[in-house]
Amino acid sequence: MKYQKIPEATIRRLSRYSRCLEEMEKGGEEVISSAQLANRCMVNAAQVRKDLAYFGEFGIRGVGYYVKDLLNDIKKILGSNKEWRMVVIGIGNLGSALLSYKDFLKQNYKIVAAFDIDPPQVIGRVSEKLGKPVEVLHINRLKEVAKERRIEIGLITTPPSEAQAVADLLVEAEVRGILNFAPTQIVVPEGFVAKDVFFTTILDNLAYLLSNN
Amino acid sequence: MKYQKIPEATIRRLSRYSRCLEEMEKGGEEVISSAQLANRCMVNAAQVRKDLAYFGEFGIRGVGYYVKDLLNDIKKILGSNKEWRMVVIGIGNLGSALLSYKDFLKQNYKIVAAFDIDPPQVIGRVSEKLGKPVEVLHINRLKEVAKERRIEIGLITTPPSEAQAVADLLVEAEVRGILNFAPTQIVVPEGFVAKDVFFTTILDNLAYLLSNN
DNA sequence: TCAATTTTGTGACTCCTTTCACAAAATATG
DNA sequence: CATATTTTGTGAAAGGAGTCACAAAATTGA
Repeated sequence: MKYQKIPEATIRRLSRYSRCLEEMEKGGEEVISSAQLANRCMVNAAQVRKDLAYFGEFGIRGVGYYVKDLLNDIKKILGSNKEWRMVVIGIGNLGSALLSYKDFLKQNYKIVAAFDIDPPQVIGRVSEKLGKPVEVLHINRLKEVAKERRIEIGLITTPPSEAQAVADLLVEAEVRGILNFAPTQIVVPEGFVAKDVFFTTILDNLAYLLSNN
Repeated sequence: MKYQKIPEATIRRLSRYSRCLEEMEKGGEEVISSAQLANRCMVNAAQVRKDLAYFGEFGIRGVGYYVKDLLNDIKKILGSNKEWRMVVIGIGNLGSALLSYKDFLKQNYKIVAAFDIDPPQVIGRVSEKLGKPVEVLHINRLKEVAKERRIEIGLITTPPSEAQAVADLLVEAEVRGILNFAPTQIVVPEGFVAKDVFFTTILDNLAYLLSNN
């Protein structure tokens, strides 16, 4: 896997291929061609092959790809073959929703801790419903618990005013990956990765398309 | 505003500029240069100017842009100057979270209806907390109510198995914009716009970056 | 064994996006 | 009023990403 700059779009598509391959595997398909996969994912077949070519050769000419093997290879590429341990910070509506988001369970992303400040009725509350219950702890224990539970990804679901401060705490706790759902851009130092998920940006996109088509 | 194909990336950035300009406006700034705005949004200054150039001339040479005017112009471009009326379908954890998502209130996106099937304890329940309360109705009233309340955007937060069926209902009800949070790709006919928001895709991205840096 | 068929992997091409660099326009200064 | 300064808008260049088209590899069938 020699180094080369991989387009972010390629990574997003790999994730999509991964999802489709999982469905195909469940459907009992054993071998597929790039054309079939492309069709399923609504992309160009050459695109599929190019995307894979960044990372090696995975198919057999004249045959196609073994679904199971390709799925494994893609997961290895994405780093989604390992279990990622996550923390949610800010247990409001969205935070609670993520705590019991079923799709995470089926995947390799596990929420293993939850934090909030102040509201005493939240602290100590436990997310039931699914998997292991997670107790909500006070934010001042973040650093300690993050280390203890080997947490690698933080999900920020606080109000926007607190998001950067929380990000700073995560950085301090050496949680290297951050997904920020608060509607404000956050900044992290070199070596850390932060992604913002802005619902209103997505809606603005939709609004533009609806207004202009 | 002559026609030309606008890159989706440009639209996404406009949304970002919009957010920054709002903050600047609150901060009392009246005039900014493309360099300042670019800096704030972490993009190139020429990029800002190019993005705007798709839609006209908004600045004054030697001066910059009037924050207030530019913000208005961008909102007009995005179609985010009008109020968009939305419906949420599937009142589980995520659906409930969106119902009380505070950022929508500050913006021009309003949830004006909510639907679910079966669970009798959900139907009729009312989302309190913010803005006008929204009563959860049975899905079989979707078409009727969507017309009545002039709904233009549907948010799908059902389990993945139901997502496509719900999308079909929305299409039937002539709700032209769909945001799908269920982890399965949905398809809509020409003339409709559907966007998928896959949390695990975003996490796969993060996982890739964490694994390879 | 050899030709026909299938499907990958990839170089070349095209198209799209971003960045650069500078003329044009506005303002400020002496 | 002329000159210096600032900052836009944009043509041209550079850089990326996506598509095409075909040789290479594998398989099938006679």
